[in-house]
Amino acid sequence: MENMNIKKLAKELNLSVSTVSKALHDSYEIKAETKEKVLALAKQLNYQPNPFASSLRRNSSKTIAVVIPEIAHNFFSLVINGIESIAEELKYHVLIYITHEIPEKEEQIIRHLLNGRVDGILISSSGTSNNNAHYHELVQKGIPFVFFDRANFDIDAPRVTTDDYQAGFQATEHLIKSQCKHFAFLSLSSQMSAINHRKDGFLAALKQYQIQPGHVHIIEAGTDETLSFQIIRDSLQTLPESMGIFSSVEKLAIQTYHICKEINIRIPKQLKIISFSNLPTAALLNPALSTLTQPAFSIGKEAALLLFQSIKNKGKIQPITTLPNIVLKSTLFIRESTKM
Amino acid sequence: MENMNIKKLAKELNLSVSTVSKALHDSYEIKAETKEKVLALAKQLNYQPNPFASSLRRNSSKTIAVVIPEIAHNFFSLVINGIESIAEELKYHVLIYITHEIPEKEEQIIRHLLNGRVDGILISSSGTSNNNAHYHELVQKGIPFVFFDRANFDIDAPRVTTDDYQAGFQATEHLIKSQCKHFAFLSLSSQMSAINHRKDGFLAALKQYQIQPGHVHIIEAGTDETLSFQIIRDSLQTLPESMGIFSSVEKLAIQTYHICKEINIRIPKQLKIISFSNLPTAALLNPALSTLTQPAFSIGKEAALLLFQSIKNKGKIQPITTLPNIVLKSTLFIRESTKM
DNA sequence: TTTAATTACGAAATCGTTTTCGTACTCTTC
DNA sequence: GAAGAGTACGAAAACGATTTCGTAATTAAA
Repeated sequence: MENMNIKKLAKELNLSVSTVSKALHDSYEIKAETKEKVLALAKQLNYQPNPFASSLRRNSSKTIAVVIPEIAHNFFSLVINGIESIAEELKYHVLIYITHEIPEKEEQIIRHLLNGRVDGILISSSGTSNNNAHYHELVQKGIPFVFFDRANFDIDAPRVTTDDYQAGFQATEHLIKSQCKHFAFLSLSSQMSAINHRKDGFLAALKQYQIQPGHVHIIEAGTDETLSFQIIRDSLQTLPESMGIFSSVEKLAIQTYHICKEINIRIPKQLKIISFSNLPTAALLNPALSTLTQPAFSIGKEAALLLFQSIKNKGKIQPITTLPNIVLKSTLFIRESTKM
Repeated sequence: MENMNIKKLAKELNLSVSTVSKALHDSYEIKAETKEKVLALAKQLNYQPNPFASSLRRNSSKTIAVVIPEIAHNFFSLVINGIESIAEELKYHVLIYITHEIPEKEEQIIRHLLNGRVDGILISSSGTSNNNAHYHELVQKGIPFVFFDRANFDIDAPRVTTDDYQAGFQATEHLIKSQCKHFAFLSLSSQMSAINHRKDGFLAALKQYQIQPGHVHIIEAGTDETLSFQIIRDSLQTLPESMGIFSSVEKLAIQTYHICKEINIRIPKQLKIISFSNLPTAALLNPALSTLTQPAFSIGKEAALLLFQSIKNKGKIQPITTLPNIVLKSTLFIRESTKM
């Protein structure tokens, strides 16, 4: 009596396995009376179908994977919340994989997922642009996937991103109007789409306002925490006057705050800073941090919706249509850290 | 040629399916030469075993579930990081389920997991103490599970918690020594083990220092955000002098900060506050927040290790030993928010 | 040289579903 | 009342791995 299965259920009911299975799936072949009996006993004996047998036979897992660079990060956990809200509704399961910003790790994870364990994948890429092979394999295997936030623009897959260029432009314009004279872009890596778009917006704004190139700095801090602390500290050691920093990600802004506290740089007096961020404490910081805030929950939701759509359409002939490419808006919150 | 499977592989090699399977599992029955051939072709043709067929036959899924109240929360995402670090090493997959602090949701998730989809479960309970039926069903089905942080102490399952009582005592003692006269405990709900232990520590300290009962307040803010804002705001509207708040969770401390900013209460002058928290910005807040910080990553790691141990021991006769009950220490960081 | 043991493999059952065919049986319809 | 259509079910073949049980062929032991 260890585990209930459809065979025991059938025996108990004096019915065949196939009849029971059909009854459980509400097939038209089975008459109402029988269905009721089956459902009743199934409930009573607490029958739950074996998911693996089912997945094996139907060749679908009711599971999706989310592949992200890190999880202890407000943006990504909010995105997961959004994804989960949709997955839960559609009774899908969510597997989480963390790449720790290591492209090889991402490759390995994606390659593993080629075995059919999941029906689709949501990816925020840690990959460098020169390595797309694993994405191509996904396409070839016909496994649907959707990029969010950090996309790979060489790959034909649906994307959900934010208006990184415009937001970058807007943030930089704000720094310019706050009387900054020198400008620095704090970047994680020069290989990430979203971050590069932010940088492009940054550079475009500076160009439009005719800031001299000598006053423009790009600080590539990298993904290693100790190292990036060091790099930022070094950059701030000899601070030009009226410096404005545009941090491309929250983490680096926080590090900058820590360093400023440590080496006694006053924000916003000596240094102004604005950052992409979903910090719930941005307004409570000392000083309150000006932010560009992405609609993280919605990004997760939209990405999941796109994915489920493409799971549903799988196998069907697709009309030659433009690839879904949803761009959501970030919101600028001006706070004390960029005050004149 | 759509998908590679062991049958095609066998045909290609002029071997039987069983031989190939054994070769892939490095069975002693197969000679080295054959193994090499099999491995080589498997690699070349990019063969990956179907996980569902495998799970069905072996009755194990190489997957664990993590059931948490919420994910957009520094503590829980750090715990997941810890869990993932172990799971990744052991090549296990991690399913995430979020209860949104709704006990019925947790029940439903756990009940669903009885179908064998996972080999084990890590739970931070959202459940109220009067509903244990679903845990009992897990025990009955023989599905290993481990509680972390928020445990259900009526259930005989391994636990990883922190020294909540002592930490609560310590935090409160610190408030007392900071010259507070009135004391409030900010609680989510009176049904959560960890939080109650913190409260017990709080009350014990007040008793030991002979604080009069009239100066002791318990504020139960609940899990709904709008509501808890309201409740806290109401409580702070008529502020007794020298109030010290001990917030049992980070979220409520942040809300308190927002409210103080809104209605102009000065911290630490009019109000001192200390909170359990894993905020990376605690030291950067205005004012810097005194915290009790849990070793979240280690909690995740230890819980995962316990779970994998109990998955491994499953079926074996267990020596009658005491239940694993790991208690990790929180660290007190004294900052400006509790300054005299 | 015979027997026993070892080596290296294959046939087939099995895991628990789902799904494709059959096929009795009843009910129309002309 | 014969043919056709519908109804309600069952037998059996998948799905793709793993594992048990045989068994030839070789080697070792007696």
